[in-house]
Amino acid sequence: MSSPEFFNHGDLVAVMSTQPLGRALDYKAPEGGCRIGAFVEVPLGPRKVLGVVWGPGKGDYDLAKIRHVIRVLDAAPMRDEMRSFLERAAAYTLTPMPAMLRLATRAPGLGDPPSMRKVYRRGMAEPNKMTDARRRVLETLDEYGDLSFTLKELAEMAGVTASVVKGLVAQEALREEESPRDVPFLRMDPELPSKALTEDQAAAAAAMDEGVRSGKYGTTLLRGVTGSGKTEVYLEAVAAALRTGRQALVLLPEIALTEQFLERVQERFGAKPAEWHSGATMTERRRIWRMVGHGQCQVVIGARSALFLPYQNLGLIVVDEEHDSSYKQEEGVLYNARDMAVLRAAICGAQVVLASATPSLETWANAEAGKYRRLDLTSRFGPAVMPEMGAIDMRAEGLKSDRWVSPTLQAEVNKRLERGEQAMLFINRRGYAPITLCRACGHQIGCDDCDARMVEHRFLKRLVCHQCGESKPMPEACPNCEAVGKLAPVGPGVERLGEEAAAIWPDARIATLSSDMYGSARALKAEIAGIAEGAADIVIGTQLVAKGHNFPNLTLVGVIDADLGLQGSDLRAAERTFQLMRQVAGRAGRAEAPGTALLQTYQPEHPVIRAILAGDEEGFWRAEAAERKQAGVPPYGRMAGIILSGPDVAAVFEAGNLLARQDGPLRRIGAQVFGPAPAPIARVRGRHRVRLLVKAEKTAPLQDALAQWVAQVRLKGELRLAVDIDPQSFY
DNA sequence: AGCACGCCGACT
DNA sequence: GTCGGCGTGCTC
Repeated sequence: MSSPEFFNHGDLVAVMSTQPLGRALDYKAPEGGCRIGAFVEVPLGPRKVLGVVWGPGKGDYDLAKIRHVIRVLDAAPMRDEMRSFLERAAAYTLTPMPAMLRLATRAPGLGDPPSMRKVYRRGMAEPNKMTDARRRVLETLDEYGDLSFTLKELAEMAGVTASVVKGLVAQEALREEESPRDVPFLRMDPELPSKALTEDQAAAAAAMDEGVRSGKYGTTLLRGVTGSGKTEVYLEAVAAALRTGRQALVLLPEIALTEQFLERVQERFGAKPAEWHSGATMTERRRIWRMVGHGQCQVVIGARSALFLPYQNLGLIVVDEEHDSSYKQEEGVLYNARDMAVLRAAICGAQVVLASATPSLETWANAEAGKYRRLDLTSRFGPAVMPEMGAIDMRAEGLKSDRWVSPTLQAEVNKRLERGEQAMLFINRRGYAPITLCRACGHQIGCDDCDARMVEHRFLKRLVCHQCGESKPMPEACPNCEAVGKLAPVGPGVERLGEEAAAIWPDARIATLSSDMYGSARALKAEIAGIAEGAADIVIGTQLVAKGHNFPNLTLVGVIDADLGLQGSDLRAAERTFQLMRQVAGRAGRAEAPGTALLQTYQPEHPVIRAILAGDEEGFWRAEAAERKQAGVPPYGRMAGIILSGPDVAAVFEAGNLLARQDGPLRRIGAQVFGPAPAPIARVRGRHRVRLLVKAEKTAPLQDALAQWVAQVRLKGELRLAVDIDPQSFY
């Protein structure tokens, strides 16, 4: 049964709103009618809310109470494909439909008519008196042919003040016109020359080109180490999409969305792509949202939420660094952008490229099982080879406490300094010291609202909670025993490592990079660009430096603590350590100078460390896969986390116990429940958190069972329940 | 989400 | 007697 495309005035339509109602409500179509997918404004109680015409009305509500749609908004209607995507994503993640819809309507000014602005172009008349300033304005316009500019643009380009332009308008030498503020993006040209591709890059590009031209769904794992030319290859897939007249989306971890990357895209296609990220202004967002919907924006480079833009004709989604944990949204709507990209592509017949040097085990397993095609890039770009890898056994280094750079690593850095090359020290901890301990009473300073220790940030002169972001000044006296001058930093952070490096190498130029040390993303980008050009001898950084930035003169990477994350109970701990270490190591030796990566570790014989050192990726994945299969956990089994939270511990636990007892719906599908147990961070922002874990077989209908199970309990008051399908972190 | 309705404690 | 706390329910 197909639903009608158009509804006439007075017909019943079901409208899904962004208000948390959980279902569509019936309305009467407005005068002039409305089509399915139309963005509309509807009355809800005393308010006017945003909604989307979801289908024909159900007609199960008192006809006399049904109100009319107020108006149809001036925006391209939501396509069928987008509605099914949102519905299936909502069903998969157990997210209420309105919350899902909100992700797709995050366009400021959706309800406004397209906003206009005044632009100026050459008029018919000549000015009565020709002055220098006037000539410059007219010449500027002539130079650009028939283009028009805003007052500010024109005045700036001609080097005159606004009043000169106004004067020319008064004499009709210039015409003033209204033009839409949201202008189309410049056309991208896929036929511009690409970089020369090596043999295996060309083969991979050809395979992808063929996939894109098929016009069908398909997913490809594109594996290649840093510098193997992954980007060049998938940009050829983007070119293929452009040639077939379809749009392309490149998803990047937010942190990797750099100017460097955007320039590469611009270089390849001759125009700037749309850039969708958390820092984008309202104006930019509105323009991208509208132009994407009208097909007047061909390539979007964005963070995970770019997946919910209203593409008119999406033919390709690239998920770069697909293993990156930041693709998993951990607050609000819990979804994994990588998985949702595959879902969206399957619905609209697009190709997906999952690119990574160190794929997630899920993706690796899907490729093994033949669900994804796998393309490996083996040769490295140019003369550089993979870095030489080595471990520094910290048990043999005899390092003093409060020292983190081993003598061996120090000597290696010295060699680079002598040769005029760059060295990088990597530590995955922000701040100065992770623990602030009172030497008098043993008290550790924690966050008032969370069960987490506060991290000293000496640069900010504050203690910061990495859980909730709360901060306070460093106290003089211990908050517990009031002893003065007894508080001591324990353990290293990136700032402290910077301090140690400055003491070891007083004459070296040292740059410490941490996201909180720069006022703006732009300042940080500028700093990184400067370092890439040689403004520092030693770079000290966190995660931030591991992603996307290219340092051509970097030949040594020292990982301060390779053991971080290896010991947790988290099922992905080994995988994450493996990926991060490989990724950081890959930073070394990109250009002519060969690189070395050294891992400081207390457990050099640990299988993960050994796999990293041997560069035996397949071996690592096979071993990890075997263990997960044995344990029946993802990707060979299914898991879901349930987090209950509320201000009152007892009430939260009571709800958790009740849920655990009523596990009928789960038992019916053979799933097990573990918990309730205090979540690893048992209190966040003053709310106590309790976690239950559900484990099921790969083929079990987990979502249905979970929905039934959770529906049994009615949450009172401040209690909240969040279902996390395929939990990524276990925190 | 908002907002109204409604059922129990401390005020003029 | 009433003002107001916020628990419960409704919005087409």
